[in-house]
Amino acid sequence: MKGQTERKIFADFLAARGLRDTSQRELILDEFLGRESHISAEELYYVVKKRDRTVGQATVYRVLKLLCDAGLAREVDFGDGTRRYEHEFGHEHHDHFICTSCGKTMEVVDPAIETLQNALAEKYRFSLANHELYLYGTCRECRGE
Amino acid sequence: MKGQTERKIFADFLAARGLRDTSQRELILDEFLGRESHISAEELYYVVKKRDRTVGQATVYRVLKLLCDAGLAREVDFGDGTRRYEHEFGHEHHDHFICTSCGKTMEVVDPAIETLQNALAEKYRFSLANHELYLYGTCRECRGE
DNA sequence: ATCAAAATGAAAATCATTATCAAGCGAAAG
DNA sequence: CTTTCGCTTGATAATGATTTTCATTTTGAT
Repeated sequence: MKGQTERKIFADFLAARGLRDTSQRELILDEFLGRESHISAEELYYVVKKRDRTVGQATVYRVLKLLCDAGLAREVDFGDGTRRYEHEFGHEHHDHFICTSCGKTMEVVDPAIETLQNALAEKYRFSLANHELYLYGTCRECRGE
Repeated sequence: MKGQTERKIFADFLAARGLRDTSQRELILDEFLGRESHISAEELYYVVKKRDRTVGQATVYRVLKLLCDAGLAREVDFGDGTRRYEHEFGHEHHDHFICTSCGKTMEVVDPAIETLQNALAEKYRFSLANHELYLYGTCRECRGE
């Protein structure tokens, strides 16, 4: 079954912290895993509510925070005022292209850039934990190529 | 006098759009130019109010938007829920280190990274307008080195 | 001077997110 | 069993930054 490893990780994470593995938490994790790309708390709230309309949105926010702590989700911010979440486990680190014309995002990665970032951090005696690179512009389709 | 070029740019920008060059707009621009580093709308509002306590904060928000459109200011977002603004005109593009321990930020730039970003964009047929790179970690001081 | 358009300040509204709180529930202890 | 205690929850209020509204003022061109 899909997402089995992630479910195990989450269960272990909860157990290690003395937290409970509730139906709401499993449902929210399940819906989060069930969709690719980036989802906002509100969007996730709506799809979760389709399966259980009693779930409150505060719980969705709370669980998203837990998923981030558990290393299963990662926060991204495309500057539109809403935080989005993407899968973290089993996904290589990547950066984002954001098309300012159609809003589409594309995941990209360049190992050489990553290497240079580490070198840059070292030069400034800065201990690098993580980074965010957002590349804004227009995609090929929007330019009509 | 300092900031003369910027004032001219702003005046021209306003004229080109048929907007008026008001005392509030000049005052806010002046205070914005008068401080280095990153300032939030609220911080700017307070220093502006010291010189003219009748200015409202809505006006500060409005003028900051104009300054961005005029190419004099640039929005930065360190992920703490507050947008900040930095000087754009006459300042090289740069990226940011953000110390997650003390909150300090450091401006850095690496031409090699910029070059690679452009190559990456080209590879994906993406027309790059601008980018934001945030490097999170801990600074030397916070690590007690 | 006149008049329409633009600008302003105060206050209300919005939007995403967080905090509060009373009620629910589950596991372990008695 | 059943009591207890703490973790969870949903509803709701609160928050904080930003935006909008709106009545009023200012401006610049006629």
